[in-house]
Amino acid sequence: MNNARFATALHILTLLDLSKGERLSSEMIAGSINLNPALVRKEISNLRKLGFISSKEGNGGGCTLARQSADILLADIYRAVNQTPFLGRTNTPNPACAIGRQINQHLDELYTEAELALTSKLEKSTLKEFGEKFQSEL
Amino acid sequence: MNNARFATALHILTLLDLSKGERLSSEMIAGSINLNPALVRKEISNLRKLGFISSKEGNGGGCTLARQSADILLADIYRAVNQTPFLGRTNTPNPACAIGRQINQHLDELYTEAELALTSKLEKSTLKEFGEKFQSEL
DNA sequence: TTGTACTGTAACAATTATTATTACAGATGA
DNA sequence: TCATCTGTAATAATAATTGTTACAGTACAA
Repeated sequence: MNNARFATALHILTLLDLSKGERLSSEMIAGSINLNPALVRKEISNLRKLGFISSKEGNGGGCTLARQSADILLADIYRAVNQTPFLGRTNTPNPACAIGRQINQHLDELYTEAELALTSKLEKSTLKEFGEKFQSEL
Repeated sequence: MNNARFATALHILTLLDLSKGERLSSEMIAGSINLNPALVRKEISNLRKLGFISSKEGNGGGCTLARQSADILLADIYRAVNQTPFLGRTNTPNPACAIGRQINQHLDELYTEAELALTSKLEKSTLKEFGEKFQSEL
């Protein structure tokens, strides 16, 4: 990936974690991220479908964490926002070339291994731990 | 990253490795990758500046590997084509928010750690080993 | 039961990143 | 001096990402 979705999702979830159960509106969250509320709602919608967040419509609505932050791994968040392999697309090589014909298979293997190395790392920290890095400067 | 540059660079270098020192033209390489020769030359230019490839202009020109493939780590190639951190951009959050003010620092740390996990993995294989996966089906 | 404050979502526009194309000066060898 | 190749720039086309606007629907509260 090369977008800001991971940062956005982690920002949203961190805010919700640190709000200690208080409902936050998408507008308030958008204000903190400095992003359009509709985009935030789009990411919230994704995170809600995946069970990270529960939200409530209507007056006084907003969203809260649906799971304990100690049970949410950063790897979970990574997977929530990443569809495409991060090492990038493979090529569409020339099948008439012996190398071209074989390379995508080997690239795919490599991408899989590399992505595993990455997620293993992200498997080791939780949203709770990430949130604890923040100093409450009020 | 989310582009095909890693795949392109690895494809180029693999071809050069398996050509056993024979000069290859950018057109020939482009044919295997199924990519525009000018784009291939651009990547070759990058790889040349970084010392992976040496090339020769003029009639009969082309390029060859400048280093032993056993000494080229996949991590070297990754670094050659990746400027931007793969976990994506950070946000430009609202400095008026306590969380927003701090998050980029924590994101950067996380990105650095995660990228390290990835490159450590790529540090473990060489271009030579990658090339050995290919069966010479002539 | 009506107003207000939200979510959820779609449609669309704008922006940015990536990839592709074309062109051509300069190098090199036959 | 011709053909073949690199190196590079300028530019166009395409694709991905981000931003905007709009509005139906939900929920609470007066």
